[in-house]
Amino acid sequence: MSLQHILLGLLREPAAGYDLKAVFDERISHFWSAEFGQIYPTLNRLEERGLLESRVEPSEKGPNRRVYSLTADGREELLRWLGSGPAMGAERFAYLAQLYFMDALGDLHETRAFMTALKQRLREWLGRLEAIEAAVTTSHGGATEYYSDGGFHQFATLRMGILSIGSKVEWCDETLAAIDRRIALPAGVEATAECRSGRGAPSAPDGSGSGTHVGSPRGEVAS
Amino acid sequence: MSLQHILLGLLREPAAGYDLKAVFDERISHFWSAEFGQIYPTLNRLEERGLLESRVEPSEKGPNRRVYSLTADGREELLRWLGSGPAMGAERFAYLAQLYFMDALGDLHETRAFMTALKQRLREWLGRLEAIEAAVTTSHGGATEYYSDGGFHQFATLRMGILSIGSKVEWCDETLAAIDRRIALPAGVEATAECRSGRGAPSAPDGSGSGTHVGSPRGEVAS
DNA sequence: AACAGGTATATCAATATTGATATAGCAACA
DNA sequence: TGTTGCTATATCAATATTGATATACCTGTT
Repeated sequence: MSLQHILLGLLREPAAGYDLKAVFDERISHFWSAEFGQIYPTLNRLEERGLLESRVEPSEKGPNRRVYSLTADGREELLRWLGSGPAMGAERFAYLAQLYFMDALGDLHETRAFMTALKQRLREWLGRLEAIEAAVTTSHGGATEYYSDGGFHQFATLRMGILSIGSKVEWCDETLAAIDRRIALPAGVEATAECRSGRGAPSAPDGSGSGTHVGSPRGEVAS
Repeated sequence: MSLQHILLGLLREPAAGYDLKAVFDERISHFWSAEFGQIYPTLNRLEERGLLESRVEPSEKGPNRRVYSLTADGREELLRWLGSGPAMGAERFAYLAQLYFMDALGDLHETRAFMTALKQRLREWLGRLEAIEAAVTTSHGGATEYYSDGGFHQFATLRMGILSIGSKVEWCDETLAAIDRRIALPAGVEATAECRSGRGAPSAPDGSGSGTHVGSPRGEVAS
């Protein structure tokens, strides 16, 4: 149900479906995405339900646009949703699903390559978010300031993206370090204490090929 | 496409749809979830495609079960997926969407109550994951050990859940502290330097009602 | 004018997901 | 023995989502 409400929120300023796609891609991709094929039918349904109204306008650069705007009912529904408490849908991470089953590959070097690639992707993503953050913050006495006039809420969502993805990059490091320790174990050794390093462990360079495959993991002992 | 592959991964041990639902709920809910209505049709499709095969068995406690197991093709497809590099689907957070639009409510006390409730939900969730972690780790010299025989990959996914949700709890604290500073500002004051406190800021008690509403945020300055 | 290529706008078919509902067998009890 | 209720098992209808495709207008070129 969230996309419907997100569209209501975005349509506090009237816009056509085409514009909304750009907003998804440029501004809110760190917490939601949507394709045309989903945006247009959803706008139709919201209009049928009386939460939106539309008018057709000529376009500068292409075919006619259907511009949607919020009705009174639509605004009311938006406020109801905002006041209904945090919506806690389950999170989904396809790459964790892959990792979860990766013992099937029987070679920790595969896992290591996977984690290295994942860390790289996450860092790129983090870099994009941090660039946006830099664009909307000013430096002051060496400390970043919480964006302090309009846009507070928007900025807070950006911060969550940055902290959350940052923690995943740290997790990649932690996991890569654990993989390296396991790879280094002589065959047959098991259950040796492998202390996790605390936050910010420096170890584990990212190159994809250190160490040799010696012991292989066995057994199915899920969490 | 991920659910199909997840089912292939889970069916390295033969199981019926009903069993698989329990596995989703009990073991992998921190990165994926699925309902019956999705599991059964997906199993059917996988069987049509020759990646699974099934036989009907009598059940101890209810109607006959259809037990699925992996075919050679299915195992091959699973390995192909595992070797295809990290699958980076967009993340979705309905509660961030709510927060993003919450300036529409025009009262930071609403935002504060929202963040407090969110933090509470996240902490409960974190607690559940940490309980699982405690159950599969042993204590050693005060440090937690990386689970060290079978289950390494499963444990790594659990760690990501813990670190990632933990970072979100910290973000709640950061955001609550920023809200409190803004609430404390006299009306009309704006753009005052509000330095974020570094990692692990202690501030911001969680009670929902401190301070009085004075100034209200204005303007649309998205990220 | 006719065509080629690009951007703007929108729809379609296939698949995924949710939430509600249906059915089957067992157990306990009237 | 019929009924009620419970757990196990599965399906359905509605909605969401993705990826590919279609259609319209503009701009420049033949």
